[in-house]
Amino acid sequence: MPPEDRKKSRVTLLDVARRAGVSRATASLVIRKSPLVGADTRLRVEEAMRELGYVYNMGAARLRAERSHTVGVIVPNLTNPFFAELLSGIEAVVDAAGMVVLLANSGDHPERQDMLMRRMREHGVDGVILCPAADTKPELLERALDWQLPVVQVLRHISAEIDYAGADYAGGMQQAVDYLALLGHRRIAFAVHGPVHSAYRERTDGFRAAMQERQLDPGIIVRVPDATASIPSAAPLLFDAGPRPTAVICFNDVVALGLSAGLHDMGLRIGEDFSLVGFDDVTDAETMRPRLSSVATAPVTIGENSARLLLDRLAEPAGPARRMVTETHLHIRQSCVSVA
Amino acid sequence: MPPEDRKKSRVTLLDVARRAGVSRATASLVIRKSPLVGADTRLRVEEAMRELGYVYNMGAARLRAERSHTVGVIVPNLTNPFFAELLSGIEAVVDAAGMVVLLANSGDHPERQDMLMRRMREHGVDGVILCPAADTKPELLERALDWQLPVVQVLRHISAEIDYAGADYAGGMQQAVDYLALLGHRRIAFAVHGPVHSAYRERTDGFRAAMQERQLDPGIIVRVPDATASIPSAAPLLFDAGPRPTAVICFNDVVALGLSAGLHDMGLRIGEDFSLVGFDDVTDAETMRPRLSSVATAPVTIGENSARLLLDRLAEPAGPARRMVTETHLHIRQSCVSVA
DNA sequence: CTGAAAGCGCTTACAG
DNA sequence: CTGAAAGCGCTTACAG
Repeated sequence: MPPEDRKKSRVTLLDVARRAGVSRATASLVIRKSPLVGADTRLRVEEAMRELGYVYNMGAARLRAERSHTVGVIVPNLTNPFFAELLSGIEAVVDAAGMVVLLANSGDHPERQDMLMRRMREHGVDGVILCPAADTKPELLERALDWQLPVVQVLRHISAEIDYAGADYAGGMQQAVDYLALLGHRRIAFAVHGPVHSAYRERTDGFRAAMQERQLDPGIIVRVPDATASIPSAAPLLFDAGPRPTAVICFNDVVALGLSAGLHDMGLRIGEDFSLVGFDDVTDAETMRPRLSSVATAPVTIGENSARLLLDRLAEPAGPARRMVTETHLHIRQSCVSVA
Repeated sequence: MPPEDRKKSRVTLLDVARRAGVSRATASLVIRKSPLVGADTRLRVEEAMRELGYVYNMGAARLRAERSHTVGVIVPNLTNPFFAELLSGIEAVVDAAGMVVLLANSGDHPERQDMLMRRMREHGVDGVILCPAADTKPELLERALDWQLPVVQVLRHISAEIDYAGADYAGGMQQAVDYLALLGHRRIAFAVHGPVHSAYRERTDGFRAAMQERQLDPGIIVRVPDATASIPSAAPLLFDAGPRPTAVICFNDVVALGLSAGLHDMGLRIGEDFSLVGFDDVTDAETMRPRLSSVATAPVTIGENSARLLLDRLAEPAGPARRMVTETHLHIRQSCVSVA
C-alpha cells in the first residue's frame, strides 16, 4: 500500500510476482486467466496487483504475443450521420470483444488511405475494417493479403475475395420503385451525388433495373451537389431533365433532406404535390415534416456485422471470404402520395 | 527483391541494417530522421527498407521509448451528429501530428468510463481526450494525474485543474435571449433534456441569468424526452407550464428539430406563429424548413482545440492547466418572428 | 558519423 | 501447478 517511491518507475509483472512470492511466468498466467494456476496462488497474485496498482502493458505483451487487441477502422467521412451510426455499431462489438478501435478518416482520398493503412500496420492492428475510398485500386487489398493483414470491407467493396458487410442496395431501390409504382407514379426521378463506388453503382443499377422491369423510363437521373448546404437550391434540376417527374428517389437521406427543403422552397408540398423517398433511414427521417419515407439500411447493424466478420476472420484466418449483405426495409411514413 | 522465404517472419530493423551494411542503431537513426547520419548512408538504408518491404513496429519502439503516438478519445455518445463533428475535429489534428486516435464510447456511464480509462492506459496512450460522462467523480481525474496520464476535458469539465476545451454556453444563451427579447418576446421557454453535467448547467444558468437581467420570467423550463423520436410528441408540454410562451430556446439542435416537428404537428407555424432557436448549429439547421436560427458552438473547432491542448500538454507536461473556451455565434435564419 | 551491448515488460516453450 | 531462460523489435546511452 505505501506507494514509497513508485511514481518514478512503473510497476511491472516482476514486481507483482515478487510481492506475491511467485515467478513472473506464474503472474503472467494469472493475468491471462489460465486454469493452470491454483486458486490460492491466483488470489495472492491478484492482491499483489491491487496493492501495487499494477497496470497491464499491452504494448509489451503484443511484442511477444503478436496480437495487439486493436482493430483499425478507416472511413471516408466522419460528419455524415450515417457513418457515425456505422462507427457506433463497430465500436460496440469491438469493445465487447475486449479490443479497441483505432479510428482514421480517409476523406475518400486513396492516397491518404494508403498512408493510413501503413500507419495501421505500424501500429500493429490485428485487422482493419475499411470502407474503401472511391477509386481505391484493388491492389490495396492484395497488398494487405500479402501483409497477412486481415481486412473486411464495409459498405463498399472492391474485391470479391475479401470479407464484406453491407446492405442490399439494389433490393432497396427495388422496394422504393415498387412502392411508388404502386402509388401510380410513372415518371420517377433518381437524385444522386457523391463519389462513384460500388454502393453508388448498386443503387443506380438497382434503380434502373427496377424501373425497366416495370417499363418505366429509367433515365430521369439528376446529379445534385455534394455539399449538403447546396442541395436545396438544386431542386429545380429535377424538372429540367425531360419528362416532369411526380416523385423522386434519393441516393441517401442527406439528399432527401436537401431536396425536401428545396422543393418546399419551390412551393411544392411533399406528400401532397410531390413524392419523395429517402435512403438509409437515419434518425432525421422521423423528425422531419412531413416524415420521410425512407429505405432503411440499418448502418448500426452493418457496423456490427463488419466487426463480427473481422473477429471471425481473426479466429479463422484461412477460411473462405464471406459476405454479409442485409436486407433493406422500406420505412413508410408521410412523404409520398398516390397519383391518379 | 526476391521475397524468398519472407512471409514466415517479419523483416526487422536488423535485416535492413545488414542489407545496407550498417549497424542496427544506424538504421534506427535513419528512421527517426536523425541528422547524425550521412546522406549516402541514409540513402542506402532507405533503399534497403524499400527492397525488404520493411514496416516500422511502433509497438516495439514504444516499449523502449515510452511513447505510443496514440491518443485515447472517450465520448458519451457516437450517434449524435454533434459528437461526430467533434470527433472529426479531433481526428484531423491528431492525424496531422502523425498520431492516431483510440476511440471509445462511454455511453455516459461512469463505470464504463472507468473501465475504458483503464483500457486506454493498458494500451499505453500518450494522453486522453475525455468528454466526461454525467456524474463522473472528480477522483477519476485525480487518479489520471497520479498515473501521469495527461487528460484534457472536452465539452464538459469536472475539474478546474485540468485542461479544458469547450464553448461559452452561457454566453450563447445570452445571445439567444437577447435576440428574442429584441424581437419583442417576453415569455420565453427553455426546453432541456439529457443528463446533467457542466454544459447542461452552464446553458441553464446562462438562460436564467439572461432572462433575469431583462426582468423576464426565467422559470418556463420544460424537460423533453431524451429519445430523439419522442421529442415531437412532447411539444404540448411547452404550453402546460404556466404562462403561454411565444418562443422557445432549445438545449440543442436535436431538441430544436424534435420540437419544431411537434409544433408543426400542433398546427403552429414556426417563424410565424411561434419562434424557436436551436443550439449548436449542426448541419441540419440549414436544411430544415423553415431554416433554424441556432447558436453555433462550432464542435469541429472545439475538437481541434482539445487535440491541440493535448499535444501542447505532451510537449509541456508541467505547465498550468489551460482552458480554451470559444465564443458562440447566433446564426440567424428563419425560425423566429418579432411580436408586437 | 557508426557499432556493440543492454534493456523496455511481457509471453513462450521447456523443465521440474 | 511453478520457475529459469530466451526472445519479441526496437531505442538508448556509451564508446569509438
